[in-house]
Amino acid sequence: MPPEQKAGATVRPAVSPWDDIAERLHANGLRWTPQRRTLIEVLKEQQGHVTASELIASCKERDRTTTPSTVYRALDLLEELGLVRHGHGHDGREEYHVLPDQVHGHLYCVGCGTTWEIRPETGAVIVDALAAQLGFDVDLSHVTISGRCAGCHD
Amino acid sequence: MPPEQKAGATVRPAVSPWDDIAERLHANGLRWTPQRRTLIEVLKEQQGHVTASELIASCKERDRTTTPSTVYRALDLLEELGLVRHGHGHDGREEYHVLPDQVHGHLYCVGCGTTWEIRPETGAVIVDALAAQLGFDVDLSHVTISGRCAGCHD
DNA sequence: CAACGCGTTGCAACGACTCGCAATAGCCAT
DNA sequence: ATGGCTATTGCGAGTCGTTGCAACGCGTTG
Repeated sequence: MPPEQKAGATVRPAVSPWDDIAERLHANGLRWTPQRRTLIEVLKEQQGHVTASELIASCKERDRTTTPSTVYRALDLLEELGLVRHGHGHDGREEYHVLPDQVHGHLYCVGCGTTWEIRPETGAVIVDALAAQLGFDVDLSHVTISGRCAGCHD
Repeated sequence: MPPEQKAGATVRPAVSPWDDIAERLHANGLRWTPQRRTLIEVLKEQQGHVTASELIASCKERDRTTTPSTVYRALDLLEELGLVRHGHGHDGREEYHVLPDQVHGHLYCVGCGTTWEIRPETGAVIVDALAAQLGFDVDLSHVTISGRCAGCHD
């Protein structure tokens, strides 16, 4: 007896992108496991950036038997499905963010340690420059660019 | 009998930036140790990018007693002195390059795995864009930007 | 509803990097 | 030369992330 929620009269068609994951996994011969369910519950309530270890910690709160390698592998999978994106912070650690947000880049100030988001317009300049001059299709969301913010110049 | 090379008639004033390290260390109350000497010998013959573990391996070839933590600390020090620069590759691992080279950024193609250098002119566009729009002073050499090169578009 | 195949998990080991701490050893002074 | 101050080293422990492998269990088939 599948939960045919989509038939509910007042249910909006704007389902969260998470809602049909089970089906999407199935469609590819993949499985809907409790571990993945846990991770997705955690991801649903995330916003902004999260490090992998934060995610692992949150999963452990819900399921004490969570193991890191499983989470990492599940995240890889979700990334392939386009549901999350991972990048590296200024120190090389992994950071994830949920996709529904606008794709954006990050700026890290080595002076004050603040992380800034690169607005789409600004990002576009960078993407366009590399595209025009090298034919390179940049994935801005993957990196954190370092430097000094306006308030931290020498 | 100090090697007063600078007095040699035909010796150029263009000494390698490595030559006066011992003095520069001294000037800051730091010490000229065999471990640092080993690392610098290794660095001297490097060109392009090197990962920290490659450097450690090379140091071990010269001195089997080399310890990783010492190399990492020495590299930090040399970076403060402006002799090397470190950044993070697409996978977050550390990469070093010797400074005398033009400061440049890196591009990593997730399609073919190639790393490309961002030419200064191209880099300037990026740096200028962030400077103009956000007052942010970018250190392009620290990051590897990911994406797809011209030959690897879907 | 029991058997089965293969996608997944958990574990253990490993590699990259960091950090605290006690012992070592540069470098200057005597 | 000798001694001492303290920068540095080496080690051990710890974190983050990856990978190989054997056991497990999801989802399907008969």
